[in-house]
Amino acid sequence: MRYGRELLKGSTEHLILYLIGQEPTYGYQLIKEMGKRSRGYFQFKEGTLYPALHRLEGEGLIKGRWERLSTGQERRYYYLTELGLRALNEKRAEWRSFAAAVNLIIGPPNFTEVEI
Amino acid sequence: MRYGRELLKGSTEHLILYLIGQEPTYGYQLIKEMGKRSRGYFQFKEGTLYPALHRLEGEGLIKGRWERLSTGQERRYYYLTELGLRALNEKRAEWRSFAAAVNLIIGPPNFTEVEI
DNA sequence: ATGGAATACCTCGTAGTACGAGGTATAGGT
DNA sequence: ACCTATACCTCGTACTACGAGGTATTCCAT
Repeated sequence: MRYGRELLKGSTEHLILYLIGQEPTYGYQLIKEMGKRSRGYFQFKEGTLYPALHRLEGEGLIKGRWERLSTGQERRYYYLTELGLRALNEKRAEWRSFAAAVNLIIGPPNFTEVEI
Repeated sequence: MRYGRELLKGSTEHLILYLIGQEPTYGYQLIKEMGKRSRGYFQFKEGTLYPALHRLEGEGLIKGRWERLSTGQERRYYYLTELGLRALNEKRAEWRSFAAAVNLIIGPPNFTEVEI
């Protein structure tokens, strides 16, 4: 079941911060990783991801650094900052209480029937 | 924990359809009911709710009808249409798989520690 | 009687964001 | 030589939450 575009708003930054917090990563890999971990559900678009990364860096939540591979390729690796870690924890708490509130309204999910 | 404004996008219509599906309701009551059922978490704003109701009616998912009380007050009651019921089921499935996918990324919620 | 709160509806402008479509450049395989 | 994958980027459009503003009625306490 494909999600509506609006549903992702408000979770994009959370998810990005989480993955970068797990391990410094670069944009292209983030897209792949997001797809892999969600079993293909999330397919982040470049027009979504790169502006989000720039936004997060502008807010000081992540810090980017260009790194050159032995092949000569360049990648921009992002690192979670101290500020970013705090933001991540907030977004995590926000998400949990939001999801809990939605489930209060529509009834809790029956996990066995959830199909991504 | 207050939620970020963007987080609600994509869930508003779902929640509204759900409540109207439970019982025909009018705008003002929807706001109260949403607050009550979510234990005060959701406080729908009029600038959010009324445009959403008009949107849903425009899409044929709900049908509004003015009803006059014995006091003379007027209310616009909304009823879920056949089309609306189908949309509700879709949005319900969408939400569940979306929430499941997010939890795949960030780790499942530990319900005992969720605090709205 | 008068004033204020609650009920009940509405609209407009702003801000924020996903994403399609477009672009650049390099590496590696056929 | 060509195609795919890797890797980055930007711009314009569409959509939506919500603050701020507005209208009208009912009900209650002063």
